[in-house]
Amino acid sequence: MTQLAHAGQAASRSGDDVQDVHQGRRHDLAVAALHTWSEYGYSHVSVRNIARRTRFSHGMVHYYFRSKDALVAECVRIIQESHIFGADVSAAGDVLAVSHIVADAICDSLRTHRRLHRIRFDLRNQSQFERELRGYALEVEHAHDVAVQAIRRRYETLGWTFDPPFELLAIQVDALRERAVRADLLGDDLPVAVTQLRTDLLRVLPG
Amino acid sequence: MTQLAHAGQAASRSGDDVQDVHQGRRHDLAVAALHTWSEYGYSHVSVRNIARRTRFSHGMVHYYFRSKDALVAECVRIIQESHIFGADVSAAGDVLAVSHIVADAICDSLRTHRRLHRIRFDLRNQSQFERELRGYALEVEHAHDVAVQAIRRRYETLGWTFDPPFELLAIQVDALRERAVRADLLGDDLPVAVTQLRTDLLRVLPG
Amino acid sequence: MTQLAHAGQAASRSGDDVQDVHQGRRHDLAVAALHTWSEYGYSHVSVRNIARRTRFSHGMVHYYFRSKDALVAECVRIIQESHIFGADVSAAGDVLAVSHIVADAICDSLRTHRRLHRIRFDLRNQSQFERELRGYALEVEHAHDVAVQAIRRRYETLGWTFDPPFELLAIQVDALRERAVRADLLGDDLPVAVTQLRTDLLRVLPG
Amino acid sequence: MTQLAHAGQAASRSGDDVQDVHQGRRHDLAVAALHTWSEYGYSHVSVRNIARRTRFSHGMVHYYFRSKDALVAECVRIIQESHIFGADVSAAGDVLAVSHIVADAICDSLRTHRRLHRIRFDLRNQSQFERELRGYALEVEHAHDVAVQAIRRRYETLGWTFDPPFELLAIQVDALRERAVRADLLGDDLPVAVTQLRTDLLRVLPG
DNA sequence: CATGAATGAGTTTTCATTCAT
DNA sequence: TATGAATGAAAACTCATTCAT
Repeated sequence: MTQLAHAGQAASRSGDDVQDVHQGRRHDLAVAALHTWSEYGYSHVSVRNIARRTRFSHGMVHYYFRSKDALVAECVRIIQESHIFGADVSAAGDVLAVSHIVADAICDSLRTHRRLHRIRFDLRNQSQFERELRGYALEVEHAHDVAVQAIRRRYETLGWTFDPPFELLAIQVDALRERAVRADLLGDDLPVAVTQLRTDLLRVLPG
Repeated sequence: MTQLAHAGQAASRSGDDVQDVHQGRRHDLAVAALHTWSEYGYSHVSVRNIARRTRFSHGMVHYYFRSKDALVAECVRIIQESHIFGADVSAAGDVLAVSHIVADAICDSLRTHRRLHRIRFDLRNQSQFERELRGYALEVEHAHDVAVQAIRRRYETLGWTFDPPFELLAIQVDALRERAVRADLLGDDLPVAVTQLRTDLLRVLPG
Repeated sequence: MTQLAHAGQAASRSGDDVQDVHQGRRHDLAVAALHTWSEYGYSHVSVRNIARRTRFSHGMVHYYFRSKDALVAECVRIIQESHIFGADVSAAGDVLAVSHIVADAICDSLRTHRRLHRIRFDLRNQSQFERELRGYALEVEHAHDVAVQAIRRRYETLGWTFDPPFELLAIQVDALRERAVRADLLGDDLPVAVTQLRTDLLRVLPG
Repeated sequence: MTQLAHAGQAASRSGDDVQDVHQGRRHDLAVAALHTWSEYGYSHVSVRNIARRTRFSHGMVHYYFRSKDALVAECVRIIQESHIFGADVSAAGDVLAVSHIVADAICDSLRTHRRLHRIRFDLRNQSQFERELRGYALEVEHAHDVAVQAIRRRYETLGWTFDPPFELLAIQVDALRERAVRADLLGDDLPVAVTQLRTDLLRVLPG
C-alpha cells in the first residue's frame, strides 16, 4: 500500500487546514479508488466498492466528487504525479549506461507502482469504448511520451541514431511492460516477471 | 457488417435444415454481440444491448444461449474461425518475401476484421479482471501464438536467426497492431493507420 | 419409478389407437410432472423442467395440456387413481386386526407411493395460497376422507366407539404420515422412518 | 396489522436514534414481507411484491436487506420473538388446569398471530424443497419443541404419565392447530375454527 | 402431431445519483 | 461536513404461453 501513500497529510499544519483536510480526503478516496480499480478493473469500480475500503460512507464519495467521472480525474492526477514513467538518465555517460538506467527504472517502477501501471493499461483500453475516459487516457499517454522523449534525447545526445525509428522501440518497450503487468495479475510471480522483463529490455535497448 | 457475415445461410439442404437454421440464428446473435462488443466494450455487452441490435427480444437471446457465458463462448469461436492471425508464408522464397507477406496479411486482416482484433485486445485486458474470461482469452492468445510460430519457422527455414529473440519481435509486431486498432477507434483514419502500420512493420521485420 | 408406472399403454391394441396414444402421452407427461413436483416442490414445477425429463419437447406439454393448470389436473387424477389411502379392512375379524391392517397399509403406501404422498401435502399447503389449486386439493382430501370413513365404519361395526372422536384420531394418523414423509426428504432414512411410523400408529390406533 | 406491530418505534432516546430508525425500517419491511408471505405463500414473496406493499421502491428493500435470504432471516427472527408457542403453565395446580391453559394459549396465539402460524407451516413445507430454508425451518421447529417440552414437564411434575407417549400427543395438537390455520384461509370463519379447535384440544389433552 | 421460435413479464441483484437532515 | 435513505435503471436469468410450420 506504500506505493499509493497519502501525500496530502503533511499539509495539516498551516492555517487554512480546511482546504487541506478537504484535499486530503479527496486524495484518500482516490487512493481507495485506485486500489479497487487495479484489483477489479474499471468496470467494477463502483462508488460503494470504494467507500467500503475507506472509513467513509458512500455518500461521502459523492460529496467530494461530483460524479464518478470527477473521481477518475483525481485518480489520473495521482497517476501523473507518481512519475511512473521517469528515468533519470542525465548522469549516464554512454549509451549502455542509459539503457541500464532505463531498464532498472522501468523494473523498479513496476515493482513499486504495479497497480498504477495496470490501471494505465486498463484505462487506455477502456478509453476506446467510453468517451468520457478519452481525455484522461490521453493525458496519461502524454505523460508517458514526455518521459520517453527525454530518454530519446539523451540517447541522441550521446550519439546514438535509431533505425528502426525510436518510436517503434518505445512501443516495444511499452509492450514488454504490459506483458509483465499482465503476467503479474494472471498468477505468475511478479519478481520472476520483472527479472524476465529486465533481461528482455536489455536485449532490445541500445548498447 | 460484411466482415462478420453470416456463415450458416447455406443451410438449404434438406432434412436437417432445422439444426442449420438454429445454428444460423445463434451465429447471427453472436455476430450482433460481436458488434456490440467491438463498439462498446465487453462491460457493455449485455443481453439486452445485443437484443436491441436485432429484431428480437432479449428473451430470444436467452433462448439461444443458456447464459451470457455461452454467448461469449460462441463469440470466441467465431473469432477463432476467422483466422485473423494467419499469413500464408509457405510460398515465400526469401526472408524479405516472408516479411512482405506477413505485413500485408496483418494489414489486410486489420482492414477486414478490425472489430475482431479490437475485441481480442479488449478480451485480453478484461480477462485480467474477470475470471470467467481467462479461458477464452488464453484460447485466442494460443491461436495467435500458433500462427506466429508458423511464421517463425519459415524465417528460420530460410536461414534467418533472430537476435534479439523472435519472441520479442512478435511482441513488438503485436503492439503495433494494437496501436493501429486503437488509432482507428480514437478517431484517426483507419486507412491511414493501416498504411502507417505497414511501413512500421517492414521496418521491424527481417530483411 | 415403478410406483408411477404408465397405466395407459395396454390400450394400444384396439382400433381407436389414436385416442389411446393421446391419453398415453398425457399420462407420461403427467408422470414426469409428478416426479418433478415431488422432488422440487410445486413452485419449481415448470413446463420446461418437466419436458426435460421426457423425450418430448416443451411445446408438447402445451400441446397436450392447455395450460399448467390442466397438467396439475391430470396429476391429481393420477393421485386419485393410485388409491394411496386405501386399506382393505373388510376381512378383519376384530378391532386389533383392523388396526394392524391400517398401519400396514399406510406404511406400504408410504413405501411405494412416497412421491404421491409428498405431493399431496405440498398441494394441500400451496392450495392455501394459490386459488386455482383449491379444487384439486379438496378432491384429494375428499379421497382421503372417503377411505378414512370406510375404516371408521369397520371399527364401529366391530363394536368400537371412539372417544375422543374418530376424526381427531384420523388427524393424528395423518400427521404421523406427514412426519414420515418429511423425514424422508430431509435426509432421514425412509425405512427407519416407516418402521417408526408403524410403531407409532399401533400406539394410537384402537386395540 | 396489530399482530405484527412495529417494535422499534420507541426509538426517541437521543444519539443512537439513527440505528433505531434503521432497525425500525428493517422491521417494517420484514413485517410487510410477513404479510405478503402469509397471504401469497413463500414462492410469491418477491422483493418487488414486498415493496409494492410499502410506499417504497424495490431498491429500498435491497438497501435494507443485502439479499432475499437476509430478509427471510429477519422474518424468522420476528417469528421467534413473537413466542407464538408459549403457554405459561407454571401456575397451574392440576393436570386439568394445565390443559386449559394450553388450549387457551394455543387459541389466543392463533387469533393474534394466525399469519405467523401460517408462515410457520408454509416454511416447514417449503423447506423440504428449498435448501436455503432448512436452517430457518429447523430454528422455528426447535422453538416449538422447547415450548412443548416445558408443558410436558409441567404435566409430569403434576403426576401425569403419557401413554401413548407425549410426543404423539404433541404431534396431534400441532396437527389440530394446522387444521385451524388452513380452515381460516380456506374461507371458514376464523372464530368458528378456533372455537372448534378449543373443543378438540380439550378432548385430546389430559384431564 | 409435434416442434421449437419468440415474447414479455417475472425473478434477484447492483449501482450511480439525489437529497433531506 | 457527512450520512445514509431512497430511487430507478440496468444487469443476468427463468418461465408460461402463443404460434407458425
